[in-house]
Amino acid sequence: MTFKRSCCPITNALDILGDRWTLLVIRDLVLGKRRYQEFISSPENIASNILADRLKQLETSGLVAKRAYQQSPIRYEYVLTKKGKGLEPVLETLVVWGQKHFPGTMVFPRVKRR
Amino acid sequence: MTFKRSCCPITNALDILGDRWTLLVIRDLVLGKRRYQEFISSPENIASNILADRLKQLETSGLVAKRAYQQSPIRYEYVLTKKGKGLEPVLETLVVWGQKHFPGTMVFPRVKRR
DNA sequence: GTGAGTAGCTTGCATACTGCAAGTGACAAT
DNA sequence: ATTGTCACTTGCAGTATGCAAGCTACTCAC
Repeated sequence: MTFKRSCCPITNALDILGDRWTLLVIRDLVLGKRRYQEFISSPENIASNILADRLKQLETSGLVAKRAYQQSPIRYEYVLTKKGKGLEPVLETLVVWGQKHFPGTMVFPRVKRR
Repeated sequence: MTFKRSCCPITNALDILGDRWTLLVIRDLVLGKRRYQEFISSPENIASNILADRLKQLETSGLVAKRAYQQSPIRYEYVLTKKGKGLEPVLETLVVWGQKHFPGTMVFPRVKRR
């Protein structure tokens, strides 16, 4: 196997996750969000072109799967794959660190479905 | 407290760590590296201006402390603060995820000192 | 059937960030 | 006097970000 920057697992993870938005989209997915408008309405106010770009990248890296939830007009939703769900422990340790060092931060409640 | 993007701990963490290089510098620090040339010689080939910028940012966010290790000519080295060391579990979970999903990746050995 | 609304994007464009290459200043060693 | 080392700094072209607006394909109310 040949790697883009190095054979370090952290480096390869950062080539997918290393920006200010990708992990927030994954956070939303972990919280139960699935649709474009749900991501858009998160408090960080992601721009729609950036969201579209990140969803596309997450799909091609196999962290997220896109599927139609209705036909006519066709509408899509996004869900985490196993690989994507595997990032939950990373988010959890990040939350622990963040809550310790940024007083006043809090976690969002999970979105309820069905 | 008022936050830049939101009161989410992940968001606030990403405002410091959310790019392709910062966590690699922290990885190097965790591995025991301290000097400019040591960071420069990591296999990812960080550009020197980016390294200088990231070290400055890490210092102002209180993750890294800069100190002179000699006078005449004055030379500096960098070490993790407690806040910076607190990121070790995050790196560890990232390594676990990375090794699982990028076959062939490996962790670097710690630098020996003294 | 016209108008308004909704969902999931796409496009244009100015500004900000990234990264390569080269240069700088203060020394130490030969 | 020359070469080398270390810790940066600078110039500049290319890439990414983010705001605003637009687009497509519907549904629903009137």
